[in-house]
Amino acid sequence: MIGDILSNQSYVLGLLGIFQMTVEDWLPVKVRRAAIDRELKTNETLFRLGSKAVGMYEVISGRVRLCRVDSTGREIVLHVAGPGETLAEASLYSAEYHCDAVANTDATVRFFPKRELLAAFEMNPKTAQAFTKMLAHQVMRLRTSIEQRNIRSARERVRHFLALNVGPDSRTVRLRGTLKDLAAEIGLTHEALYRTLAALEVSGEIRRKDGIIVLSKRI
Amino acid sequence: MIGDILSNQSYVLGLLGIFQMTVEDWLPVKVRRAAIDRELKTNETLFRLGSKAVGMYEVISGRVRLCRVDSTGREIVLHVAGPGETLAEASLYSAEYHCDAVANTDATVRFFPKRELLAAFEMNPKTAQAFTKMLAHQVMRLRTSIEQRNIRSARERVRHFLALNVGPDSRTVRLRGTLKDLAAEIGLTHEALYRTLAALEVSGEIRRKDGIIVLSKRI
DNA sequence: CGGCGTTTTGAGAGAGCTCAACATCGGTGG
DNA sequence: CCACCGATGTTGAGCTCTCTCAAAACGCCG
Repeated sequence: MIGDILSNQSYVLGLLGIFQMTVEDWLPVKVRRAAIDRELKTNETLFRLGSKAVGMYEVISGRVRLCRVDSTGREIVLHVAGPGETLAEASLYSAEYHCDAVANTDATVRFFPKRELLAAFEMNPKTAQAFTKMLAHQVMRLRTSIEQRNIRSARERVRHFLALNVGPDSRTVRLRGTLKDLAAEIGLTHEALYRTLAALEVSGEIRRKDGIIVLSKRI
Repeated sequence: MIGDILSNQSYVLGLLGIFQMTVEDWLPVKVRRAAIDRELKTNETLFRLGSKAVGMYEVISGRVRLCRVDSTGREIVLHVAGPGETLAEASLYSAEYHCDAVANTDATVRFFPKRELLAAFEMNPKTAQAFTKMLAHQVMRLRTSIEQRNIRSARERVRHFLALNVGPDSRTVRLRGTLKDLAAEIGLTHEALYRTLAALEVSGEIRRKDGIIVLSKRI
């Protein structure tokens, strides 16, 4: 019955074009029972680059960023994960985490031990396949991120971000955090982002209202 | 016997620290038999973004770049694959390719049909696991690429590239193509790369000789 | 009201991009 | 063998644009 409900939900979400595979969709009961929830305060660290990889996390509420610190000591944001997204999936096959995970807001994460997960993959091919599929999508998403970071023009970079984050109506973008967070997420200084948004608004390309940006032209 | 040779080779390469999982290491005979080799001329296209994803490729010889074309018509290089590397692994679970693949040099690629691969994953969990592992490593590598593209300073970007590509002696980098190709690969104009390399050489940080760059200090 | 973080705007400097000219190298054909 | 040609490699000069440092307005919360 639960299966029916889930697949129904997946179906509906799929139709809406906002379907996202969540952990609950494919993780066996056994693994889910082994999960441990943990609360994080804003800016609290979940794990660090180089620390022992003990398992994977799912963000239940709030937002958690994956980041690295470059040679000049500046932090580079690789990704910001929200509810339903997973962290450190790729670390299942590596001894150490390969980036830092820090809470962007107060957040709750669910921890799935590596051992249980790998055992589940051995036992249940469907589970393993779902995981593989998720990784495959991750690879595509990351390629898109590389594309984005390669854009030097702030205006183009913001446009790229907006295009990738419009809602179902193809013109509304709901921002998930502060503009400052967004700036870090797309690899700009916050000043550059403010100026760019202001310029886009003046030119009539977008309109802003608190946490929402509306494109004047549908993409 | 062939297996013995291969695993032996893998063992040796592993010891040398230059081990890289190749398709032959984990792909079942059945799939390998279904493979088709194809020759590519320099700048010949293997597949395009949006075209139907029919399978995965392995580069046998030469180099093939994965790239996208940005809104200004400029080409962005996402990755350059050399012998032993695979292309479009992630597209196994998607209907279309999500970037272009173009030969950087005359090249030979081996094609593995999607159907055969997916069937092999169903049949043989070990195979599926090896594939998943590869994707996981890919994810980590891509994160590193994002980190690199986020660096705006040409000097730092080149340093980052060199650091990631030194050989076993921790100071020699063998370039795989032209400097122009490298510039595209790391997201710089070729002029910027030339100047940066020249500056690094003047400052004594590196020495150059045709296709080789030697760092003065071990990393 | 005071304090803190976000949002905004200003001014200046640095650095990569662009356009341009030229050198270099390998291959081709007369 | 040499001239020619295309592509790579190299250097120069100017421009644009983002970063950086600064300062101030704004909003929220205790």
